[in-house]
Amino acid sequence: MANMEKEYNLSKNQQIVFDIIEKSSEPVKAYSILFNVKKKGIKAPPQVYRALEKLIKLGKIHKVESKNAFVACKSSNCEVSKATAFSICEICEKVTEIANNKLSNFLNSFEDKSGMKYKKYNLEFFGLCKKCKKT
Amino acid sequence: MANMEKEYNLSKNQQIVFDIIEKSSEPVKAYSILFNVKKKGIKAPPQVYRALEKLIKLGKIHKVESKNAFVACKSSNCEVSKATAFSICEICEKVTEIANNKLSNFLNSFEDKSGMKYKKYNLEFFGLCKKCKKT
DNA sequence: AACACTATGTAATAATATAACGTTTGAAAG
DNA sequence: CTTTCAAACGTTATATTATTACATAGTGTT
Ligand SMILES: [Zn+2]
Ligand SMILES: [Zn+2]
Ligand SMILES: [Zn+2]
Ligand SMILES: [Zn+2]
Repeated sequence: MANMEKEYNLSKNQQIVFDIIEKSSEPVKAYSILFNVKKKGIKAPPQVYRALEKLIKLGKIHKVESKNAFVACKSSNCEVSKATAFSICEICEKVTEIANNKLSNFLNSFEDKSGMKYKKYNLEFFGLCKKCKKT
Repeated sequence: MANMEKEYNLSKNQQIVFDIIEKSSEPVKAYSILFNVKKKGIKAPPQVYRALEKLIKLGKIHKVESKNAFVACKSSNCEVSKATAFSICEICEKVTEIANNKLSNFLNSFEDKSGMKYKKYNLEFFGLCKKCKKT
């Protein structure tokens, strides 16, 4: 029986915002969240943005930068959100978090000649999903 | 003697916007561009955003998504801008385009089980640059 | 000239995000 | 239990980023 565990760590607003994002099958925009939680008493952008910020820190959600939208973490790998990869369909706009060890190993250990040490990355792939490729 | 070649393909506004970005040592924001080109007769956001859009298509600039800012392409690899990678210092905010064959080969040939074929990607690494690591 | 295509100018507005302030809450220490 | 402190909250206003819509002007081709 999945989903028995509640999210006890989250504050009220954080939980409300997280629920919206988790239930959505697609990335959710901040103002779409705001609109949807008006009925729950959240009235102003800062309340949403503060919850988003915290949820990102906790690794429970990620921001899809190219879309200014937010998705729940599916990969349980990234409890602390520091290495994220997404595939984005250019037609239907479906976004999927990529959990691939070869990819994450490669990127986590990547170093270039600049001498910079990377603690964190975000990767967004664009292309056509299976469905959209067929049409 | 570098930079002899002018950008004959670019329209007036495109050239003006490109010059600003190319001369800057850091990513430039759209409204910063707008402010700086007022003296050249560009007065309104759409003029800037249209130029940016075209320059991106041409691969002459890239958008750094996590910063909503634009940089000139340094890598001459990406004439058609479809595979971009940046390193971003979390302290001084310096952004550098990464040109690394191992990285681009790996990402260009990446496939996961989703069956999605990727034509394009954007990767942003975060960390501390050499300078900021020392302090 | 007629056509298609790209680029431009301009006003208005939409969408995304943060600043600033004071108050409340909740856990932990004394 | 009360003091304390940090986190979370509520609210107003504002800043920042981006697009819509529509009219006009240049550019090259047939
Ligand atoms: Zn994740
Ligand atoms: Zn699709
Ligand atoms: Zn480039
Ligand atoms: Zn630095």
